[in-house]
Amino acid sequence: MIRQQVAEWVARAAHAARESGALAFESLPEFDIETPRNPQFGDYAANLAMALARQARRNPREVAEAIRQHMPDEASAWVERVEVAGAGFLNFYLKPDWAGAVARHILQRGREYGNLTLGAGKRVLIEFVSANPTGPLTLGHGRNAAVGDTLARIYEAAGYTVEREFYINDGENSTQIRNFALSVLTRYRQLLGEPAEMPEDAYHGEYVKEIAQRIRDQFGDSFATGDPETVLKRFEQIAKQQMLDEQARDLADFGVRFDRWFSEQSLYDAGAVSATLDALRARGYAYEHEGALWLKSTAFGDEKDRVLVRANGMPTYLAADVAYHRDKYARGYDRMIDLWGADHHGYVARMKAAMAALGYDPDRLHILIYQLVNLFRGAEPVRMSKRAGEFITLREVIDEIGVDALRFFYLLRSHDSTLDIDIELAQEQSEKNPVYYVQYAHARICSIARTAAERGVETPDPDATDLSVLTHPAEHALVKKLADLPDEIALAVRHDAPHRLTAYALEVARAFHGFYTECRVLGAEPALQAARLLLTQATRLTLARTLHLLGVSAPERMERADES
RNA sequence: GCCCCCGUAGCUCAAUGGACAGAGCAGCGGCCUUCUAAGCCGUUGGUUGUGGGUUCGAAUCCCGCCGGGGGCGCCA
Repeated sequence: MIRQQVAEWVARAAHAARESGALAFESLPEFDIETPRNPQFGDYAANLAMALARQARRNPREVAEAIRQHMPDEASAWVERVEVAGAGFLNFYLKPDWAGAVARHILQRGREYGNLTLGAGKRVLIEFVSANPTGPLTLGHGRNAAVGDTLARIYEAAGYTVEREFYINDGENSTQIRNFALSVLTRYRQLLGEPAEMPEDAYHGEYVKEIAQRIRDQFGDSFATGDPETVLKRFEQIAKQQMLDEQARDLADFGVRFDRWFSEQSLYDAGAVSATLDALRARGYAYEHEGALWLKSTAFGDEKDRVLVRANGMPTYLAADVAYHRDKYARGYDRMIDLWGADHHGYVARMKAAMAALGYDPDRLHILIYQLVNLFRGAEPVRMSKRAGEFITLREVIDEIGVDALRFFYLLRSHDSTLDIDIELAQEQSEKNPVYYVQYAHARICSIARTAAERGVETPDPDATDLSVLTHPAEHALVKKLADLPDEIALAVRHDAPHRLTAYALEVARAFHGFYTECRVLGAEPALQAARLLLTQATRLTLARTLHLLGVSAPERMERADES
């Protein structure tokens, strides 16, 4: 919030300098308002002069000095002084009472604090998870869900209108759905005592047996006879639906809800796939070769052309996916985000090529690739799941370490980094565990409020309390962190980087713990106590808001389980 | 062979192209009669894999090389 204000003053000063003839430039280049690492360089610093030096044909320090001398008068309300330093930085030193002004601003905005108008109501579609309905959600899907959902929350906070969508790969004629149904059917027959053998490429997890068992419980042996093709079709539907329901339950328990579950099959039913193929043909980017229909993706930078319809007449996954994304474009979003695992990165080029082939701007589609997740128990890698066989399910990890810890750990690293999660660490109720560090700060604030109430201390009125008494360095450090929330949200959106918010949460918690140790709230002299109580409330609002964006709870109390 | 991600302190990782590269953990030394010690303070620890380039300024951008992970199907 302060940052934007400072940026505006600097820009106005530069223009004023040009009008007075002190500076010459065509147009203002982009510049940043930074927080210097070293406090001796002030509270905020602008790098405009260096960026402008070439255009202005002057050395950066002279440019900075020209800007400094044209700083608008109203800046002096908050700014004590501006200095030119280093290579040409403009360093801003704030007046001591800015801290009170920031705290009051946060209290006034309350739960709205951090909300931006950056998005201006632009519509964003975030498609994520989109797991195949042939098995439970995995550890990797969990990362997808956590990143996608938090990204959605951040975009919402930034003022975008967001839709969350899950694409269901439920094409009835697809190989995977057939194999899955065949696997369930085989298990079902085995339950009935028939000597059925699992097909090639079968799904071997225990969950397949569970589904077969449930079908048997519900329908008895009524599928033992009958037309095999009809039975198989029925199994496709039942098994797929059961898997989907389970995935939806897992996601709901993980705090993730979708606005729309988009069925691949619905595209076939509506004729959207064949319409898309027609469109590609009409535009000259689909052609027949060796009995198959190909997408001429090389025309748009892909390394080779891709099959849309196989020689046997069956459309590939790609055909439906192109139709799906065509549908997204037709819905008119300003931005579309897909969240894909690293194992799908090879599909980015062909999808973008397909969109270009259809005449759409491929840059409106942002495909975010996240790297793999490894699970450890201490130093030991965990690879297998009892229930699912070759992969670890999201449900198992939620059961072991809880939603809060898991979501936090998923968002601790950039999506560009492979992620190692240590179950033992995530379960540990100790200083090693960053989740508790943040939540503990929130619980401590609540504890202060409780104790204040017990002692009959009245809740101060933010508008009637003098906050200029907040002058301790620890108070200033805390307020400055709190003031960063809007900027952090803006940066997280700009870089599609939800993990910034976990880092921010940790920084706010650190600043608060420091304040807590240095500055006594209850028992301070009355005016200071009132101001500090309000500062803790502003901190609580900021922390709660940040945790909410991460999908992590903000507990009002935390009791450490006694280790005997 | 081609494509994507990563390489930063002993370990796990931060760092919108900015000033002296920061945290946590581990190590060492301190701090609880007062709002929760799941906390705080101090301290040790670095040629940002490597060689070039762009820039006023590079961990960050570009090129080469080395190392680790992932992907290259008429599967999804």
